[in-house]
Amino acid sequence: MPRNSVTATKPDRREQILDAALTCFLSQGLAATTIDQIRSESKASTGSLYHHFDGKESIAVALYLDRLTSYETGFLETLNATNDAKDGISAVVHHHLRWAQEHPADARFLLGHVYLERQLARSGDLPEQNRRFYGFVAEWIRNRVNQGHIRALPADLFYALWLGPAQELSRQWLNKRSTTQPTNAADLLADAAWNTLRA
Amino acid sequence: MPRNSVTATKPDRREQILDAALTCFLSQGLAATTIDQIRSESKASTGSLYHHFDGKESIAVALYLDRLTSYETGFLETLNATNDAKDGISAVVHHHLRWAQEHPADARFLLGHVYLERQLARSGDLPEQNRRFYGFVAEWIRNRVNQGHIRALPADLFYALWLGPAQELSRQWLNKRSTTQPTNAADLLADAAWNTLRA
DNA sequence: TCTCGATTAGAGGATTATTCTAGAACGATC
DNA sequence: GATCGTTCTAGAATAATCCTCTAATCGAGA
Repeated sequence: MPRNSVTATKPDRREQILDAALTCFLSQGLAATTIDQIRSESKASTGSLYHHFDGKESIAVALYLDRLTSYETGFLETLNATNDAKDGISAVVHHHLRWAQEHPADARFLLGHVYLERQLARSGDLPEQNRRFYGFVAEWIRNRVNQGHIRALPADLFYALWLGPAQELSRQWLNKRSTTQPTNAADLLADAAWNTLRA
Repeated sequence: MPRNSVTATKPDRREQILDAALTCFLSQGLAATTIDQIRSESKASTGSLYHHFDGKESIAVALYLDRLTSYETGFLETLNATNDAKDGISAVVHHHLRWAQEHPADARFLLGHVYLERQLARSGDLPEQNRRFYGFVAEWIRNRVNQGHIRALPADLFYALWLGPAQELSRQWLNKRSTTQPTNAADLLADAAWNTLRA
């Protein structure tokens, strides 16, 4: 069986289905949307749907991974484009808020269905993808700590102080509980993060 | 001639159902658990289940509201037991982390299914309950700002800086991504919050 | 005891999820 | 450009699940 080479020009079916599912999940909730709704919204047939995915939950998990990857890719590009510690800390806060504001549907889905991360972890798809992300970020942190630019903290604590506030503000904005546009708060949150994390 | 004999005890069917649902939702995910599983886990009958709730989604929403109320009640009690601004800020951070650690199942459900808040808002149950919570907290903040003890910030930003890091750390710990026990980080996060928020 | 509203019960029809068989489109190979 | 293996699409058939409905039980008060 010849291995499927580079998946460069994929037929859009898979993505059509993911997009349709996102629309349905956000407007009605995951439990309330039926396969048939996804089917008609995406113009795919039942067979096609089950060819690409194992079922409704499987679509949700794939969607979660897809959007998470998109976020993390931007995160790493942003981080790599900076040099000193302060710029890195700040740029990522800005990226986080900008991403949430520019991709509200994706962000709402990711923030709203965090529990899918556990299913993802069980399924074994998360590890490679995400382990690499966390590993990279942890190393970035370690380097700056060694250079004496930032406080020596465990990576999980560091991460929480770094992005927790941006995350929480995004969450409130996406839930329509706050009226502060995330990007308008970016400078303030970036400064706060830096002041907390600097050596 | 339907029989029955026991069932006399009154451990509130409604709560039994909520507890059973929590167990199922956490172990299999909301989409994957069936009404029948909740039924057998809770020892209730189909009819009883539908008497108390409108369906699976409705159970999830009720569960969300129930646990959220429990969290918020503790939050307000904690806040009311303090006087000066610094103590209040710190005590609530501690409360947040302690609650997550002591009620991991509840916390996992709340954090993992944030999207239910929107359904809750639509259903009209959230407003009174929750509006009061946010109103109270916003007023507490306003008072301390007026007294010149803390920075003048919009309530949503203030809240994000206050509890965002604790929230994010809890999330990581509950998802088994971090090994730092939330309560062991409490002093550090409380200090960080105070330093960011003080006038 | 009798009545009444609230609750529980579980069978059965309606809805939804998934499987299955068949064939079309694609792409590699010669 | 014909053949062959594979992937993808289709939609009917089947299985699983949801939810409605009627009837029965319980407990409190008259």
